[in-house]
Amino acid sequence: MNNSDSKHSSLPVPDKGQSSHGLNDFSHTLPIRLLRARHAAVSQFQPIFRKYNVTEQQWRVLRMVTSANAMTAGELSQAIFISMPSLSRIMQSLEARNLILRHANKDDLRKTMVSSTSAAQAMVAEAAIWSDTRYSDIAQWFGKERLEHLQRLLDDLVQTLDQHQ
Amino acid sequence: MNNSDSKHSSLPVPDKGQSSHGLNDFSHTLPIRLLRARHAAVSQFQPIFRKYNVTEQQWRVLRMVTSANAMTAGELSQAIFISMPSLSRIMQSLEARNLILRHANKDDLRKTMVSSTSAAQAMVAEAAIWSDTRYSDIAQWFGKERLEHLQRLLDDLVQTLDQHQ
DNA sequence: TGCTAATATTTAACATGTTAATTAAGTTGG
DNA sequence: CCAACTTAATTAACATGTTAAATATTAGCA
Repeated sequence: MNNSDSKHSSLPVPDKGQSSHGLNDFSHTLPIRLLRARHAAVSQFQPIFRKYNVTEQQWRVLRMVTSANAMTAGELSQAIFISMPSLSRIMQSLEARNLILRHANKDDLRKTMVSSTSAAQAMVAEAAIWSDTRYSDIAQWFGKERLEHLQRLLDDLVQTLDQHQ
Repeated sequence: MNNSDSKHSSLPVPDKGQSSHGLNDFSHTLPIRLLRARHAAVSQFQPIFRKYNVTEQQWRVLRMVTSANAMTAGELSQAIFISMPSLSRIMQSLEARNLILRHANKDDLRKTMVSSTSAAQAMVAEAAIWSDTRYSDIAQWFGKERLEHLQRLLDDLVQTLDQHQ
């Protein structure tokens, strides 16, 4: 293998009996930090989800489909990072509520074109004002440059990890 | 595919270039970026989950419980950011596999003390080597300072958003 | 003491995440 | 032309996320 000095210097040797209730190092791993941050960010928009009785994922679908002309289910899946099986169920729900439409692509019958109804467009147009304001608030609270830096680091991390996958 | 802009005229959008944060490109919002990053990070440890036939969440429970002496279910829930209802189900599963033990706290019968079995301790001890190596790899690939900076920004973001909640 | 509120955990119901299998349609090479 | 492969989407099965309700226990207080 490789060097034996690759341990984290800030990580104390597991010593049972001390951290009876204090948060151990494991509660601050990168995945958990990312999870916490995402939770905090999403919760900022909770009023929208409540007001329109949609889940965060449904809102992602509606906002994306509304902001685009028309896209395939696969494109939508990649854009908003929802797997095809999940998206399939979500689209069923939204179609039943008359918020989206699905129809086959004439050039390739395997593909499903997804579009938003006027009801969804009205909903998103109204909520987007509130949403954009929240984004501006976050940028102001956290600092515009810091937020941009954070987002750049996140994108770079994804790229780095994908390269070594 | 065309790249024509299809924005809503009803949105308060003065003109192009106002989305200096990139926040209005909906497939690159902060929540989606955080989701992507978390997915990429977690997938680095997928071999562990496969090898020991546990989910990521089960692994979080096992690693946390093993690194601590004994903690209540509530403390565990907060430490690894899994809600009590989810944790309750996960603990049932892990208890059935003889990986954790649950018993009532003598001083407060409402509380459940969670501890790891020797089987879980052996499993985690073995896997932790691999896991620590992966963390070191990530730090090396991405840069130790940048990774620390990213984690600091994530924590600060959570603190900022929580303050304005 | 006894009533009420608060706390810790579980359960229920439904939506989503994840992996694998399935279905349908397009593509390729013989 | 067609069998084998590939792609796009759905379905299935099970685990988790989320909210609300239920249970059990403890704490507070008149």
